Amino acid sequence: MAEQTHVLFVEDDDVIREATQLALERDGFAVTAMPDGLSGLEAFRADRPDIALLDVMVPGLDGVSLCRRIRDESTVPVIMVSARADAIDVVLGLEAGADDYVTKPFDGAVLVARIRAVLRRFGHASGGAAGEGAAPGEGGVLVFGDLEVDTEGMEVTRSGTPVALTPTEMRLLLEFSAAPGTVLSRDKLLERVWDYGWGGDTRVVDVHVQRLRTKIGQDRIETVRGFGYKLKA
Amino acid sequence: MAEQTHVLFVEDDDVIREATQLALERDGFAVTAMPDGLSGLEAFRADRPDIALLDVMVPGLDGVSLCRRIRDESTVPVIMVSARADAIDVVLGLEAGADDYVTKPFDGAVLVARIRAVLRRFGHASGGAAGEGAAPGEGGVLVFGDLEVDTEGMEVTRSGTPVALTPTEMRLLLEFSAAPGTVLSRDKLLERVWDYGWGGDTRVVDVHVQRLRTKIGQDRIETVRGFGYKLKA
DNA sequence: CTGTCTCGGACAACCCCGTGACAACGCCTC
DNA sequence: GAGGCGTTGTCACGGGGTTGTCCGAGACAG
Repeated sequence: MAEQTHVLFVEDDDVIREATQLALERDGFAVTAMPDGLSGLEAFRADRPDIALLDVMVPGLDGVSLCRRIRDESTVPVIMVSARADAIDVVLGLEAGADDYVTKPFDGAVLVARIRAVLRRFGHASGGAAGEGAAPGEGGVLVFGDLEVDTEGMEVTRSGTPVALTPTEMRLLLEFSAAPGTVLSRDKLLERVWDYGWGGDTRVVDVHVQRLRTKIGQDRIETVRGFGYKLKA
Repeated sequence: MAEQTHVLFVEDDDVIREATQLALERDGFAVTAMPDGLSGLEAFRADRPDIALLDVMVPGLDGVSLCRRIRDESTVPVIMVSARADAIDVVLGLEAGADDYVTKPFDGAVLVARIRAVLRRFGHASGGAAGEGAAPGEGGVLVFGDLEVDTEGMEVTRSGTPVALTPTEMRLLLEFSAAPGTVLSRDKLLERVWDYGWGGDTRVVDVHVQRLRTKIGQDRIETVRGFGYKLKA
């Protein structure tokens, strides 16, 4: 955790680009955001990011072509972002060498979880060997011991049996899942799980963490006195 | 789910072949792709796949003939792929013993669904006995339990009886069918079912989901409180 | 031992979703 | 062009789950 993971993000929509950039930076990533394919390629060459997020539809040089260009000169993981779920986009993206894809509009926590998952496959965060070759986008199921979090189906199972979570509990668990092992302060959780800018009572976090604990198991979420909570990896 | 289903794919167009191969592998299939009929037959004998996807127009040995050869020595399910929807191709393919028929350009999700449907008929996924012999070529049908969605004929049947859907309901159901088990948020549905950019009232989704429910069955579409809806797989 | 922090239960307000009704719109028929 | 029909988007209302707050007991560090 000492050094930041560098993310290149190419997206033409100003609102989405800046919002996502902020969201990623809040999650500890260093982000270079570019509005079109050509500047994206330049930035890639200049910055050498650890992972690239490319929108399929961007002016200048479209995401798929950009993905190919990046693949030609590097093996960094690439995640494609598409406005439509059309399989043709997905296929083209994967054909161009992408490792995963996400459809807009996406949830911030889910996106981060995907990024982490892809990086993990490439051996960035965990000690696993690189180039495992696992199929990309494996259904978005994150596994923590006997706990499984399905980020697409929004389902959680504990040792096989389904667990019913409320929306807030689910968002909370998604945040924890996006950064397993990392301590998340109450303020940070308030910003992300609850709509940002609050200033209210941080006790809300305590209550919901406790409620979440009773459902997924007491020892799953660890409390770090004076700092916050973290999900045991 | 432990062991992969082996798919043989014969297709001469490089782009389509590789793209589809990646798409299928992404969905958990093991794929052997061949560019012509002869190598396809060889690969079939060597690999003994669980299902074969054959393009009608391939050099060397055309798909229809290849299908017959395969039928001569095996009962594995076969799906024909054709650039044209010409009835003559369909008839020829089905006569040769094909079990289903897909026209290019095809949607990746639809193709996967077809493969799964055919395999199910042959008892691969469910515990049913093999070789059921259900009528082949039931065009473009996605099957979810007793619900069948014909993506080509835009028809829906519920346990055999046809269901009359309005255009909006059909588009909605298609979106759900394209990603069964995945939660689709109201925003996402608004962007896709209703034309892009709205910002209006998301209640429209609620109403139409409810209307769809009354027609295809109440428990088919699950509501995930705080997130959206999803189609039960 | 003491102050700070966290846990746990309870409660009332709130929000989200389902439901029925209604008016506007487009399309086809006459 | 007029009429009828099916479809669609909006609205209001109600119920039930969810949420945020409060307070007291317990745990931890200095």
